[in-house]
Amino acid sequence: MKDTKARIAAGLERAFAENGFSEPNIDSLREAAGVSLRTLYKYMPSREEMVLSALEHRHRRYMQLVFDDLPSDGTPVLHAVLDCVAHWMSKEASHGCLFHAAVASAPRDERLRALLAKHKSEVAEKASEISGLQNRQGEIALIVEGLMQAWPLYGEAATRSAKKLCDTLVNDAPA
Amino acid sequence: MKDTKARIAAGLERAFAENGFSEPNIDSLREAAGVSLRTLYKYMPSREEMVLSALEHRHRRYMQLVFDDLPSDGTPVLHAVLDCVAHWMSKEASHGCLFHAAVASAPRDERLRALLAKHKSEVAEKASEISGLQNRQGEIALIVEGLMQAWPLYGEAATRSAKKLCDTLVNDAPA
DNA sequence: GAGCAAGTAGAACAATCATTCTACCGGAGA
DNA sequence: TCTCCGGTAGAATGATTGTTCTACTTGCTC
Repeated sequence: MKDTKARIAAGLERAFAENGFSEPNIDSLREAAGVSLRTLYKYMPSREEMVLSALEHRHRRYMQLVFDDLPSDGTPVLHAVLDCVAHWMSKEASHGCLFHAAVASAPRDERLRALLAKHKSEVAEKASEISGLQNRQGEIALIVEGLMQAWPLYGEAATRSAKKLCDTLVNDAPA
Repeated sequence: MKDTKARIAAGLERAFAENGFSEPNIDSLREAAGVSLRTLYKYMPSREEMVLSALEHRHRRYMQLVFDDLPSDGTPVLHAVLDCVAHWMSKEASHGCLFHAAVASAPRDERLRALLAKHKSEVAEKASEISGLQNRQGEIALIVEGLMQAWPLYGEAATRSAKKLCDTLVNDAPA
């Protein structure tokens, strides 16, 4: 069943987000997935596969939570995006970006690096597109990256800094 | 001898930077340190200690390469710092910030988190101090974090984006 | 009711891991 | 010359790892 695999992926995502990619062994992953060892291996035939599935699941969830139903009141759209990112950090990623963490734990793994690149490029493209600042995609990506990395260190202060940077960017004459 | 320990730490730092914190086993760390197993354990009685020593060694080296002998010609000091950071990334940290990688591989380890916080706060303080923008320390920290995280993805384009953000920050009226 | 698909529970396996231990070596100081 | 000191080389150990396998249980469909 597809929803079995999705349920497993959701549990794995949570386990990796809480404990990183090195610590949890197969048995704790199995427990987090809420499934037997045999079923776990049926859908994800190796630990590597478990990591990839968890990240794919997370990507879908991230795009949804950060970019779907942004408030359509007066607030600048980039501020709303940054608020969603900060909310995501506080609720789901208090240790930092899970994609970077995955690559950091296995820097040689090409499939992981490809997944990271795909995730980040989709985020950057969407953020610059909905803000109407396509010609500033690099700077926007850098602010989002900075926020996600700085949030575990500085909390809401990082959000305020990110918003200030966005403001100076918007006020600035287009390059 | 002290230089034995420093030599070991240097080798370990290189091994962790190249292969992450999960992959290398004790024997490959021993080889990278260029020392016997017994000596390795004499100076660093556990793997955890090896990680900590490698990071402390790296902190010293980072501060030196990024903040010592900045060029005193006309270039804006923040640009020079960002160039040094970019140079550091290309030469030493092509997989990303080693401190974040260490915490990502063991997000529960309090000693690692403390070391990360100390490292980042010293960097942010120094960068804002030498640029004379102490009241913008949060934004500067975020730009540096963004650059270090974005560099492995976008290379020199990330450096250009970071510099642009710095320019808008400097041109902006102080908050 | 037989048979099948999809699941649980957990033992067994070989490999690898971090750590400890024994045995040996070269040089410097008394 | 003797004797530590600081080092090398590598075997031994016990725990843990990812993965596979066997045996059993449900629920659904002909």
